[in-house]
Amino acid sequence: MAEQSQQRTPAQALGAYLHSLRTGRGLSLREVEEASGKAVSNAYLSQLENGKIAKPSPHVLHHLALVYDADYQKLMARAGYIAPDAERSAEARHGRAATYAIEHLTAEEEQALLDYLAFIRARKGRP
Amino acid sequence: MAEQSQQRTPAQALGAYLHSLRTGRGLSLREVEEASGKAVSNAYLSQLENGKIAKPSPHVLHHLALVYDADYQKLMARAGYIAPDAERSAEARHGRAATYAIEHLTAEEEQALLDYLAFIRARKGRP
DNA sequence: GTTTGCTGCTTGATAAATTTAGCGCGCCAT
DNA sequence: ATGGCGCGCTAAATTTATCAAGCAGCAAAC
Repeated sequence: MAEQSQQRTPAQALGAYLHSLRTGRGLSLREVEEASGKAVSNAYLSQLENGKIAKPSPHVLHHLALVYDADYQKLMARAGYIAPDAERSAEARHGRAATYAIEHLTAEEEQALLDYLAFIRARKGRP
Repeated sequence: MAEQSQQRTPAQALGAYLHSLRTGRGLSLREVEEASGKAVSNAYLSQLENGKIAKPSPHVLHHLALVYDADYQKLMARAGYIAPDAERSAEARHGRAATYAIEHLTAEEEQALLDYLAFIRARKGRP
């Protein structure tokens, strides 16, 4: 007991979700294995649902998403992978004022600058 | 001979793409390693570009997408992860931040680029 | 010339994902 | 009973991604 403090790992959240998806459709582990075209073994599914796998490969998740007719991105998110568009977080930090101008470019300008940069770097020594 | 229809594996397609992205920005393997905050080793990148890795983790792809300012979903697709049809958005956006190459400039380069930017903008009458 | 410092690359080692084989349980029909 | 049959689960084995270290090659500097 007293395992409460054990914060639910994303793996467990995913497991619970997968479990509900499967049972909700009245499928057995082996049925899912079949339905996925043997792409996912029943044993692995079990571990998955019990939160014992930290990072299932997207292939697996994709197959399961198909079988369950669930949203692939949602599964990915629950698996702890990057959220579909929450990726705009990034590490855009660094605050040189001049760079601001450089950050706001049209596609054309950006390409032109990259080309030019490649040019001057090729001409001189590497920084 | 015997080389003929060596169907390009998704890994190789991804590798070629990553390679073009990197060289297109004039970055070395180690520079990318740095740019990713050590998230991806240069050794791994090499294997990746040479199509030796079948299923790179999305984390890696995400990091590279940030470094190259490429579309994460597109990379995923090229890595063979999601069905081509599932990639709906894919390109529209452009409000992106600058690429690593453009973010990490020497003072010299930055000045040169800013000058050049001013030049092309003046030329085209851009705001 | 040799040293330095890059480049891309290959090679083990390690940890983790995934599979194969098998266990124990309950259920239904002999 | 009792022999199957399907269930969920698990231990061991295999495969794979990933990294740290080190290689040879090349360019520029000393």
